[in-house]
Amino acid sequence: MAKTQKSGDVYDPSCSARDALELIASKWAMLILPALADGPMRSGALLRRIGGVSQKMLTQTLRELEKNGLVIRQDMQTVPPHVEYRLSPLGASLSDVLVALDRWAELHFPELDAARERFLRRRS
Amino acid sequence: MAKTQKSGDVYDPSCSARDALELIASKWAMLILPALADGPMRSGALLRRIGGVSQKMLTQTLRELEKNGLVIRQDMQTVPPHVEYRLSPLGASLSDVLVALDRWAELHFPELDAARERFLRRRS
DNA sequence: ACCTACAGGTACCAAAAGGTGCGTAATTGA
DNA sequence: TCAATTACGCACCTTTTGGTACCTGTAGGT
Repeated sequence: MAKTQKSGDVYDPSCSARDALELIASKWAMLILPALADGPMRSGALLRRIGGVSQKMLTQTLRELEKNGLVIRQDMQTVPPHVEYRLSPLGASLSDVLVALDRWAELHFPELDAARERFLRRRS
Repeated sequence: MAKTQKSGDVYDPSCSARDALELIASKWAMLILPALADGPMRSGALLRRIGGVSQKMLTQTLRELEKNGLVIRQDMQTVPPHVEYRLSPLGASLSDVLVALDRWAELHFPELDAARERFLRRRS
């Protein structure tokens, strides 16, 4: 038992809440989980939905999320293969928070852009 | 003008909302912004508060957040140096969402741990 | 006299993230 | 018959991330 703290403090690097945070703090997880909030999806559909993700990163991230019980992988055992991914209840609760984050980004990115420009002009 | 879309869609890789998301999706930004929610802090205090962060990553991340207008750096121009960091209103609004995320991690990490163990047992 | 704290900057190096291309195997449509 | 779709796994490569160690310069404590 190397890293079992019950404190539940993300500021403590030895608490596995930190691991949870690092799992979430992934560019792709932040898009995949909210994408699945609308309902189950096949990997091909996710690939089309999430612009810019490579197939490798998509499956890699899905595996990671599955390992942590956030996503459920349902293999129909047919050929050609048909696999569906959906949120677990735990994943759904996280997805709610991530949706809020995505919406924040969509709402406020112009302000970030403006701040960056101001910053550049200041040092010129 | 290379990357100026007004759609505001994080699923579109050419929209700078995506840049905003990638800025946020950083292990350290997710801890620094909520830490500053309690009030202005000096870099030394942040270093002690956020376990496991190196001084390099702390300043690097603070610079990045400052560039994007989320954090304000106030240099008292004294010697020895005294510098305070605080949230801008924009940063405060983001911090609210990130606090929710941190709390999610603190609440649910045991379930993630349990899921990982179940996953390992299954493949053994 | 020496060490510490303060807020960094810089250089070097290791590790992780992430992209591209190739192979699997079967089915459907041109 | 040839290509595309489906969902991957694997190997190779580049880029990014992040850590360690060392430097500045001053004020205050022992």
